[in-house]
Amino acid sequence: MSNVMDTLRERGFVKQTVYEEDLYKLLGSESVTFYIGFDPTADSLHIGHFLQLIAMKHMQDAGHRPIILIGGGTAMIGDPTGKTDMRKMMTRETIDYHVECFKKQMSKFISFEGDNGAIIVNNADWLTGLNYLQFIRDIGVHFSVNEMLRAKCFETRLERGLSFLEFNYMLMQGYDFLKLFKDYGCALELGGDDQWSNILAGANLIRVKEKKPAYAMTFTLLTTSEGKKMGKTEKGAVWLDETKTSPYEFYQYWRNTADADVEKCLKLLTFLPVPQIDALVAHRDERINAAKEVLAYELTKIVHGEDKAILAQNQARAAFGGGGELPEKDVHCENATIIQVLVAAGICASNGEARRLIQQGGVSLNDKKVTDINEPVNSGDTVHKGKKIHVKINLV
RNA sequence: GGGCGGAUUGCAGAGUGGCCAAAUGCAUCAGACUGUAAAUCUGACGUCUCCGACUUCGGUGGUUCGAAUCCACCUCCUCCCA
Repeated sequence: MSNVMDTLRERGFVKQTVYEEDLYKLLGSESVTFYIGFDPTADSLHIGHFLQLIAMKHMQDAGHRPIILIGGGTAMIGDPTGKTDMRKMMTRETIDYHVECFKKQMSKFISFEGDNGAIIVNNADWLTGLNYLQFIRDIGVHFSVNEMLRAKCFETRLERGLSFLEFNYMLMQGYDFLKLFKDYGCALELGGDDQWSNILAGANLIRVKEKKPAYAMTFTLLTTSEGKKMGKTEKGAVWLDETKTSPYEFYQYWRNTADADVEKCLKLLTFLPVPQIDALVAHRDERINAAKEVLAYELTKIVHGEDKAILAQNQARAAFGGGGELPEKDVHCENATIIQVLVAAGICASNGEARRLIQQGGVSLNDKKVTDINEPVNSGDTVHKGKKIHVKINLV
């Protein structure tokens, strides 16, 4: 079998590993069971999760068996990594609901059939029933507080306050890995690079307790060339759930990727062959727009399916080049004026904002700049906000 | 448990009786320039029936003609001592 590590390296996934040589040999010689953890903190997956799933897919395609661990138990603690504040505690019901949502979305990318079909586990199943005394004697004894305090992931929290509850997170995650190692022979944990300390904790725990090799590998975090986390917009995260982020918005997000990030995104988030990607990003002038279209299309296709990807692409081309169908929006309001429509359609957050936009010349109706804040809108009219937002209004 | 310092508009962070809808930076939005990019410049950035009015500065009361600013109590948090 071809070695998936080569693929992951070539596409720029790999950030840190332990025992890299051994791991490489292992991945090249047999089917390895590995796991990636997901925190069910929201009712939809977002782009950060997506990167993990793509990596998981590469692994699965290479013959390895994925375990998707949903952190239903650890979510009750809250991962303090990189957070400045303590996370709100969620109820068991909320978490269970999120778990269901995740399962649905994941089944689009990952195969659950066949010899190396993925399995989903929820760490609530074994964490909730833990006996405290037994746990700290069996597991806690192997953790050095000195080492933990030195871990980068607690750095910001040590300045602002870290509760003992959250301090335990690392032990929980380490225990997860041990548990999966024993139950499923899982020997490798993958995750984002911010999880390095937590992942390492588990791999070390297995090596100490079971005296057997366990591996850890982290992936590059998806950040923009400016170092910011990708997948954030003014509205919040870019979600995979189409009711939270429409396929058109999703498409547009990627269509507007910065030049410097296109290559990275194509390699990390699509399955296009690397030589093809290299060809796409060969030019650093306006020709890179072709690469952005491919990126947006490919991603939308993976997440929302081919039909919706084509539709989104047509809508985008219509909005920026003319022709084709624009996205439509049903709006309910009487005696519709431009201000009311802007707010009702969710384009502006308040009347004041709509008024301001018009006064600043940022709104057009059917390609004509709006100067009167009371300009009437008819069904079928197209409202434009700035250069990027174009919506056909259906009054209902 | 004791002591100190805090809680301000998305975030960070000024403001310590009227000149405060509240400095500044970041983020965001629009305009110009462009390639649906970046950088840069300009403007906006609580709500409304918008040249005026109304509601905000952890919560509840109080002092005052007037409070984000003073007082009391409460809630939460950092730090120091245990």
